[in-house]
Amino acid sequence: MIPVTDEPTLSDDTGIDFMLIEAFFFAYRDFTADADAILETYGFGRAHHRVLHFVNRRPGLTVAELLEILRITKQSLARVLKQLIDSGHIEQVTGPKDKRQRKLYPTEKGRNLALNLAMPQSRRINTALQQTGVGGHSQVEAFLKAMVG
Amino acid sequence: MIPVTDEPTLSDDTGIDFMLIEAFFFAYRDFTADADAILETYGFGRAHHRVLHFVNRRPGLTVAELLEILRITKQSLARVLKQLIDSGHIEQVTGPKDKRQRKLYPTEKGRNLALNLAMPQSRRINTALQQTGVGGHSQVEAFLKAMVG
DNA sequence: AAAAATATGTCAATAGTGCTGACATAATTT
DNA sequence: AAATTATGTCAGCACTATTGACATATTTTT
Repeated sequence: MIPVTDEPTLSDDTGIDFMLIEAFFFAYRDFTADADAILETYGFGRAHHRVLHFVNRRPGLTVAELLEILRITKQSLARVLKQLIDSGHIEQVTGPKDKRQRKLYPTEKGRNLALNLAMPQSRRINTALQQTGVGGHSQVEAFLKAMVG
Repeated sequence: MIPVTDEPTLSDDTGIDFMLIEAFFFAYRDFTADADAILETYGFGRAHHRVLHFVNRRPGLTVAELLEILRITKQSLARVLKQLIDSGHIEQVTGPKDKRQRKLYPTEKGRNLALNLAMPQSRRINTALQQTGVGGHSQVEAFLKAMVG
């Protein structure tokens, strides 16, 4: 792998932190790569992973809520959600109050897969945090949350 | 006395830090969204952004080096690189030592675009870092770099 | 009760970005 | 001279995203 330099760029007078931008890119690239290998054996992609993750995390959430979280369109979601339902990883339950809603729940199978996908990612994060320094977890958490919105 | 821990906030008994996994997802989603709006006005996508970014950061890098950095195939790169060359954002120069090589350089136009794309991302990062706490920059940097590989 | 709005589902068409495999050319190394 | 390397290109395919249109059932508003 070609090392990423810490050198100032030609346009270093811009005050732009190109290094952190790059570090973020590389970190996310490898973070997602962890789960990709597992997903491949199921014929799933990253979209499936994200859907399963959030249904697992927030059981009973509606389709509309899921669309809002993922910021994708209904049509983009439809395919992967259908596959996850057909494969028995996610169940739909008609909303008890509003019968138009379809509340989404992970099955046992779905929870197991979500867990297996999260494990290598969690391991990578923990290993990285151990190399980060005192208070790393809370600082990294604060940073990532502040990046949103 | 209550120990000061740096333990992950767990929402279940799996020992997996789902919260940080999610935070990383949301952070990257919004991080990339910054540039997407600009890219759209050029008819470019994220792939163009990444290519332009690394050519700008490492002027004179070869096609092979770029493929290694991006971890994509030659064919995936070919399309976007051709468009960036045709649009006058990147130039190719035959390698002075090895004439098989095509060394890639950003043009003035390319440097300007790379800068405009980096600005909102850098602003988001800086704003987030300010909310992170003392030593945030070095800790976040250490974490992101430790996530790679 | 009728009309409007909402939640979801589905169809058709398209775009961006990744992949594999095959093959070609020019230049360098063995 | 032969093998290897760096790059380019072609054909085809997969996944994930998009927009727009339309359908159904249900809830809310008028």
